[in-house]
Amino acid sequence: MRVRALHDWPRSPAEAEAIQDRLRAAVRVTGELSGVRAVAGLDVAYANDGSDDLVAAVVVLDADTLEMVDSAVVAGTSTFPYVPGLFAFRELPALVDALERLTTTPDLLVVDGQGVAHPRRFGLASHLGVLTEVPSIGVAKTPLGRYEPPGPRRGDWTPLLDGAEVVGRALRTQDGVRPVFVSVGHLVDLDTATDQVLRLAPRYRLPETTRQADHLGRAALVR
DNA sequence: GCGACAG
DNA sequence: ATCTTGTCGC
Repeated sequence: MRVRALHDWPRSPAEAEAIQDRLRAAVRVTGELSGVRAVAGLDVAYANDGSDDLVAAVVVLDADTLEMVDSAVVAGTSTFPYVPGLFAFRELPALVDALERLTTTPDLLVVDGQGVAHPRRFGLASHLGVLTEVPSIGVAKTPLGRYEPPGPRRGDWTPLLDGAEVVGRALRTQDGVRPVFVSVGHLVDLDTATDQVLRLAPRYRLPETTRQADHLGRAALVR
């Protein structure tokens, strides 16, 4: 698929924040999604040897069968330090490379990380949504904001808050498991994002998109 | 000012 | 993210 090129790459955290503040204006947190046939899952695996080597993996699943119909794996190196809030700049280049190697264009991106549930409302999922102009949602394993525990059953959720503002949801995807943290990336609304995550997680805590991308990525790590 | 802080 | 043993459960 085609992805808008990464322009003016930041050389410092301050520059990275400025880029987020500039691009966030493009984010649309509405949209109902019709005819989703192919859903992409994106994940990055890191080398276990202390280096900055990494592998970005993208899978595309059939929305109904959840079977893989396309995939891409690329090796890369993170050139930006890990700073919460600027996490996207570690994984963006490799993930964009991987997306460009897909032979298909997915209808939805499911990203391992936050969307607008972010201090500047522009997490990795939003960033990728804006660069691709494809609807995107963030599914994180831990939150940046605060929340009250949702009910114990699959489908139960509570708002994820940044101060008084609702930025996403703590969503229980299976009975009795820890919730995942869903937020809008771009071009979808929060109800739709929640529905999609539940549909993509029929059996495990994490959506199949994330799981399959994770498996592919770590299998590609050399050791 | 201090602590917390996606992967 | 990644380093790790055993353990509980289907």
